[in-house]
Amino acid sequence: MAPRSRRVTSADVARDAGVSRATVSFVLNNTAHQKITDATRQRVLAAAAKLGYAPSPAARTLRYGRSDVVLGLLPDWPLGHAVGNLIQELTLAFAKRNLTFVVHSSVRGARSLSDIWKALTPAAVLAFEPFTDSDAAAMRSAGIEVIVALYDSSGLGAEASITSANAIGAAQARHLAASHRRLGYVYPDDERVAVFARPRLDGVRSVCAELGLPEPDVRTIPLTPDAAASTIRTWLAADPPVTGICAFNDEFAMTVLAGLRKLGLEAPRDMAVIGVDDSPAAALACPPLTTVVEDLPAVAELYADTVMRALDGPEASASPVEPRIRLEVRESA
Amino acid sequence: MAPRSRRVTSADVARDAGVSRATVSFVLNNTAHQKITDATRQRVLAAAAKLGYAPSPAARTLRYGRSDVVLGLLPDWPLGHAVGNLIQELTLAFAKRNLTFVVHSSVRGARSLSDIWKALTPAAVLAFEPFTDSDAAAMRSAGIEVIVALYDSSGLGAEASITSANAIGAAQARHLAASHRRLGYVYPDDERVAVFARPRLDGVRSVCAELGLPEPDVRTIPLTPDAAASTIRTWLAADPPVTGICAFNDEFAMTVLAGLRKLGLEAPRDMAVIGVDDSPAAALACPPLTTVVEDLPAVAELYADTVMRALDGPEASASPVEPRIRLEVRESA
DNA sequence: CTGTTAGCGCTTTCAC
DNA sequence: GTGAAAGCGCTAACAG
Repeated sequence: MAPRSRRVTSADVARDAGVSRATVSFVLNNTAHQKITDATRQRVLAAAAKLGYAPSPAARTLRYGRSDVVLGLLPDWPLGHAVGNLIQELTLAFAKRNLTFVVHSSVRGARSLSDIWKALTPAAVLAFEPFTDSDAAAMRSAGIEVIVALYDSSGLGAEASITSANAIGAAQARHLAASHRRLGYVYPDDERVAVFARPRLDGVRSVCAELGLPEPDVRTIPLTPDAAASTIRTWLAADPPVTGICAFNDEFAMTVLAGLRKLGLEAPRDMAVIGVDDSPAAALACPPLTTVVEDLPAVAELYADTVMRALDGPEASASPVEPRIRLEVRESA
Repeated sequence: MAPRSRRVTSADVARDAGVSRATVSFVLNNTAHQKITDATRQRVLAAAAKLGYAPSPAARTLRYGRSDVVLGLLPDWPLGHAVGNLIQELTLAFAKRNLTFVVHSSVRGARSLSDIWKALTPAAVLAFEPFTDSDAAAMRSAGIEVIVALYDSSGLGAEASITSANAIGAAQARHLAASHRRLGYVYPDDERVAVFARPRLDGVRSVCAELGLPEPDVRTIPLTPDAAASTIRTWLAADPPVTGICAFNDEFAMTVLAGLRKLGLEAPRDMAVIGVDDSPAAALACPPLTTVVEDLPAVAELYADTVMRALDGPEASASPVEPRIRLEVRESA
């Protein structure tokens, strides 16, 4: 048996099943025009299976002018559990809507955005960072219908800001404000996550203002216990002392915890700490970390709906639900 | 300005620049046939920019019969830092080879494999789990040239097993064997990660055999301190006691650490623990966790090379380097 | 260098 | 239900 190099096409199936190519197309796409006998349908399916027929996405896309791929563009920052879970939820949410969600990580040094158009024809692009104007324009003319920037930081090139990331910071602050007069904020030392960090900090700020508390004392630290320890000393030496700490995420919160241990201090007795994400490590920290957790499935549904609305027009489901935020209260705060 | 709905095609560019379509194609693809004046080249590029031309990947793929997309198929298990980093390294490694790496998470309930062919025409698929025979056959006939199963667990449908995952377990065991006579293994309670867990455990087993130590005492536990505590009690009550623990990854190692704290015990005094992955939390654990770290960039290079070899034939670079494994020794072991 | 032409595989008319 | 034919946008091959 010499290997057959040619692709199995829908015409082959039609020939084998003894039907027209149109019929094959109808069967394979479950066209509403249900004028097809069950017998022919079976014949077509059998032929397709026998020949090992697989449709050509490229041809399909070329014909339709649009694929059913949604491209998620991941920024350059480290991918932890939070993004991982979000990706899975987005995959699920888009699958429900008959869209295939794939992710590309825009690592520095990797292909530029424009190179990606050469490879993929997504129906929509879902990005975690705003695009530059020229990128956005390029996508538009590439026939990509929607561009959704999840976390609008500056309005720059962003189509829609559909997350209230500052609700996270607000939840942290509100919880701490019950027993602490002066709050501190651990800001990440990685500028790449500023799209997340800034709104979270803003949330803390506005709650402080609302409750008549002084401005939060913001410190940028790396993920090292030593750096945390020296910041903790500064905080506790202030007057009044800073004793309620909101961290950008669980990792930075755990850094503070490690800093406290280093100084022989203890949470929440000497200082209360609260993280974000409820990563697996949070429950195992010492002491177990109180943390803010987003309703990722709901967030994913919201994003998917936004994309659908952009693709199909406003007739898509309204789903105006604001994803809820929950506090997982453990021992650290 | 009425919005122009039609796509800008290469023919438009040719018309605007006053050149033939072939010339446009040559310019845009930097064809080796360098018979093109710099003047015409500039004219073409200017026209393309002016019109906002973007090539159609679908048409390109249809023409060539193959795209330059490599699809990474992520299994269903939780995505942590380890996978996240690997994805980024793979993106980089494939980009260097002019391939676009995208990832699809095969969440349960999401689209089936066969649905993905409807959306994407990858040149290659890189999976973390073996395919079923029928899936593999389907991919072949869909024109996808390579199917690489990273972690071959059963030989089922796997083309190549290019990782020595058991080297990880071996490194753990060797380190502990220096000061512990009896080793234990924390096996994950999630069967989905068995592709990783089994070879790691095998590595521990073979080192024990090699050094004349008794078989490791394997326990499957969930990620809760209580479960860890009761297992720890059993281990310490054994005769001889089990005092050197290899964990499947950092999270399970941290669970053991939490269990020890719960019992008022301490690592490494009462029991030594060693993890895998060097996740950010490992350095912040209490005590800081000793862990095994893989050389992810090298692993990614290896995978990318494997794919290239499958795509281009054996003329691709040999790169027989086995990625090195390193021990990050902290305090827990 | 230019112009033309064919064809990748699919869907969708438009007759029959 | 069938068959033929057009066209999505791109590339490559061929005569000029």
